[in-house]
Amino acid sequence: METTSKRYSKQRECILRILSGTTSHPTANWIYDHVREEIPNISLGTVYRNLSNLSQDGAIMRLDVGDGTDRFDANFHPHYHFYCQECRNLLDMELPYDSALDSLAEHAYGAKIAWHNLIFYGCCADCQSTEKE
Amino acid sequence: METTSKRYSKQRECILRILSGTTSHPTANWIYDHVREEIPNISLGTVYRNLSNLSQDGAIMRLDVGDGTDRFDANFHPHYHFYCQECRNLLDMELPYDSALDSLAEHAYGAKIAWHNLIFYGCCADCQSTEKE
DNA sequence: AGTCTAAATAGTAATCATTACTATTTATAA
DNA sequence: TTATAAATAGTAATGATTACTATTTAGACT
Repeated sequence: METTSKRYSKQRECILRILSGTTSHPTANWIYDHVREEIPNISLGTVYRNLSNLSQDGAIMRLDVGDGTDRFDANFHPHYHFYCQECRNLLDMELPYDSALDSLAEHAYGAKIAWHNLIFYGCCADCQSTEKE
Repeated sequence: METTSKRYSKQRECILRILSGTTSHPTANWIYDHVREEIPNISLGTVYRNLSNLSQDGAIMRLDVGDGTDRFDANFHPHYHFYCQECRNLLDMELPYDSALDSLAEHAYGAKIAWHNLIFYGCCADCQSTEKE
C-alpha cells in the first residue's frame, strides 16, 4: 500500500534526529557541522536537499527571520518566535498560535489564508544585561 | 545645526520617489529597472546602498517574505502583509498593527520587544479564480 | 566663480547561502 | 543475487547582496 518511493538513508535519519534533539532553530550549516561528527563525509548538499524535502513533506519547518540564513525547526505544532537582534538567536514564544487571526484576515480580505507567521524582534534578557556602553 | 553629513544625490531622490509611488513592495531589481528609465547608467550597487541606508534611517522598510529576495516599502506606518504563494505578490493587509501583542509578549517573556512582523500566507483572490486543474 | 574635501557614485569583483549537476553508491523489491 | 531507481558525495553554478576602488560631485568656504 506504500505508494511513496522514499527510501531510508542514514543521512536523513541523522539530520532529522539531530534537528529533533534541539530547540535552537539551527541553520543548515549548524546541522551540517553536527551531522558530520557522526557521518564525517556527508555532503552539505545532502543536508540542504534533505532539509528541503523534509520541510516540503511537512516533517519540519523552514523559518526565515530575515538575516539571510534559513532556520529549521522540528517542532511543528505552530508557534511564534522571538529573534534577538543582538545575539541573533531565535527562540520560541510562549504565546499560543492564534488561528482566529487567520479567519479574521480571511474575512477582511478576499484571499484564502493558509497560515501566518509572527516574529517578534527585540533584545533578549541576556543581551540586555550585557549591554553596557 | 545640521550634524548629519548627508548630501543630496539625484539617485537617492529618484529611488525614494519611485518607491513612494508604488504600493507593490518591489524588489531592489524592480526599483533598479524603473530608476534606469530616468538615470540609465545608475549602478545596481547604488540602488542597494541607498535602500540599505534609507531603511537604516527609518525612511523606508525592508521586508522579508522568505522567498530569497528582499522587498521594500515606503509606507512606514506599521502594517501587516499578505503573501500570495501562487503569484508571489506581496500585498498590504487591512488589519491594524496590534501593539498590544508587543506588550503581551513582553510580559510573557523576559525580552525587550521592539516590534513584530506578521505575514499571512495563502492564495489571493485572483489566483484562486485562475486555479483550474 | 574657484577651490577643496569628503560623500556618493559607477563599475566590477567578491561573498555567501542555496541549488543544480553528475558520476557513483546503495536501499530494496523481484 | 541481480536489477533499478533513489540517494549520495563532491563540485560547479546561481542569484541576491555586499565590498572595493577609482572617479565624480554636492556643498562649504573662500
